[in-house]
Amino acid sequence: MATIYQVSELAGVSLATVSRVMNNNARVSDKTKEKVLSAMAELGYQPNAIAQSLASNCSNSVGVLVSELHGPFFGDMMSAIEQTLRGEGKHAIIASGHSNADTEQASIEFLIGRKCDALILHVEAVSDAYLIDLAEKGVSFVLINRYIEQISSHCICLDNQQGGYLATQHVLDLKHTQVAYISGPSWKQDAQARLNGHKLALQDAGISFDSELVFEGDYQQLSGSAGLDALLATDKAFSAVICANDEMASGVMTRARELNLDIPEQLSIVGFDNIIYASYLYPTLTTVDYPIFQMGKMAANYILAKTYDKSGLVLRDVFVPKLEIRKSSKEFAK
Amino acid sequence: MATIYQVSELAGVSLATVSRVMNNNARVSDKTKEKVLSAMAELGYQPNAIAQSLASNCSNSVGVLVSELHGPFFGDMMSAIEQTLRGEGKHAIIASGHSNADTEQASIEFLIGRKCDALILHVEAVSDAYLIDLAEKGVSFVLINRYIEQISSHCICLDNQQGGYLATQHVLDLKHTQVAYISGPSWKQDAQARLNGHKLALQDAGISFDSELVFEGDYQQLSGSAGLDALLATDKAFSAVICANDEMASGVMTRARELNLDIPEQLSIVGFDNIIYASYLYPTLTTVDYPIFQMGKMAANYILAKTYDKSGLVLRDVFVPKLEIRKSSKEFAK
DNA sequence: TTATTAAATGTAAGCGCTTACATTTAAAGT
DNA sequence: ACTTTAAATGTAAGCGCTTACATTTAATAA
Repeated sequence: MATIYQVSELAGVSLATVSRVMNNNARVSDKTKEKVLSAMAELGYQPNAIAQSLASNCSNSVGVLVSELHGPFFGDMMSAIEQTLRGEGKHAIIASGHSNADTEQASIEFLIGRKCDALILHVEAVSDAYLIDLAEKGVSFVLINRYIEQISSHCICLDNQQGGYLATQHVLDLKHTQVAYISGPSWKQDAQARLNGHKLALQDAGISFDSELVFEGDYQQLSGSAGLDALLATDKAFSAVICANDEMASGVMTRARELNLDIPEQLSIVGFDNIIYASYLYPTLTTVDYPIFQMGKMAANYILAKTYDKSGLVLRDVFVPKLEIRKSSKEFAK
Repeated sequence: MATIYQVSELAGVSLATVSRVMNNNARVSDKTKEKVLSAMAELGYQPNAIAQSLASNCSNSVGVLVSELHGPFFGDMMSAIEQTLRGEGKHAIIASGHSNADTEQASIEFLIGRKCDALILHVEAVSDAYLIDLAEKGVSFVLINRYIEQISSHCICLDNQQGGYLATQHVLDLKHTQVAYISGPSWKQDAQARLNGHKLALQDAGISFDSELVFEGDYQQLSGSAGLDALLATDKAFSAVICANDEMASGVMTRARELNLDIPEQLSIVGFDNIIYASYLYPTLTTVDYPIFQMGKMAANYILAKTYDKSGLVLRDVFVPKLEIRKSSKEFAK
């Protein structure tokens, strides 16, 4: 592998000049630039990224930490991030946190130890205080799907409350008056916000909220099935069920089918996230779209702008959900 | 950030000694080791990974290139890889190739330029020759889901043909005699192998293969729907359809429902891959399991063993598929 | 023409480590 | 006590770049 030294020798110039044409950050006469370029071509020179990083104190890498690498979210988010970063010659280093505080923290430290210039964090378990502290220490990062007042400028969020509101409003518009809700884990911020939206929509429609019609799931499909059973067991009537994510909605569907409950005739179902498989389900699932691709892209852009000083980027930090109406919801009948 | 120099000063030893206790690769007396360790702790010292890489000519990073970052495969594979690598202090850098030769090649070069110690490649479009050449150049890599004779030791594959065989054999066992097949793009190696398996199973059962009962899809859900239509249009009767992946199987299901074809009563469907959503479909999909998690793990282990000289790893290069029987397939009736 | 100034290029000191080789120290042998 | 030998530690030369500063060259002004 050729080094900058060999290029400089072949071109008959100094190391510094070669570096200058590489980085294009200082004037070099056209003539010498020409010589250097052709020397590079002749040697098939590729700069050593590691050496550049050491000398410039910039690794050109951004660490991406997500809860789970499998799961429907990650792929789209990653896809957006990689694409955006790659266009600027940066690369992504990944790690997972498994929604566990210790693991998340260890991953963050791992990534920092790897000298990432910035981090994109999708973390749930680590405390606000830890993140605030991180910001104060000067670590450059953006938070996806989590809002912390004190470091709001680091946050890229979906208005989850608005999403919950939309979902419930939708079934309310369809004349349902008794609507059940299967929530995510109550310690997760997004789960809280979605549930709040639900309550708000009920309130705005003048329907009183009944906590018995809420089941707390864990965002997994099986807790959707379990949730339906639990809800049915209360003997409270309901004609629609809002699920805090699509996986649980899928669980509800499966269980409903086993119980010979017709969807949407007897029960309307609304999900949240609009993961790709929502439209593969039967019936296709009405859900709230989570624009994860755009948000991933925005996260990358934030970093490009703030850490790498790229200009001309339009930055936005709160995204609005929108309803995707399909076949699992229907006007209340009888 | 403390450097090795400051540690050495505080501990009252030389740089080299500090480096030795860090890397634990040369004898250091217990007494001085102790001093160094406590100096490190006192300073909160973290070695600079970049500087280590430059000096040792080892970046501790492995590049992972996949066709698509979204899609059901990537997550599981990535999850396995990250987990395995992380346990050894290595990290993954990701890139996508979009099943396009130029993009794949550019990505490979990008990763090499990033000084990855090794690559895990899930590529489809780049030529055999290019990969053989890469191996000859001394680039260390493993190929997932692609077999090339000349560099067979770099390949980690599923026996796709066997998978195709299993799928068809299953419906044959269920007394179906007329079975249609929706294939992946014929230029993809795995698509060919799966189709071959199908043919072989028919042959072994003494059923002659009818090319009219094969439709070439593109592995996407919609081509499953289109495939069913096309197959139906041939006017050839069939009571089962094997799909070369689950997404297309899902498309077939959707379309069958629209046509009021009962599954599995009137049509048995078998998929391939066993992506997580296969069990969310209605009816749940009988499919061939693709052990992508294990394969990802094995890919990482290969690299740990070959590039990082880790010992004690059991290496395996061909994985066997197994059938996952669910509700979309049923004994032939009438 | 010569002084003045800006543009182009070169020199050399790091960046924070690893490691071959040299030196010192301690243990063992006679 | 005095070699011999091995263990422990130190010295210093890189790894391949970037960049502040110094120097040379060319352009402009007087």
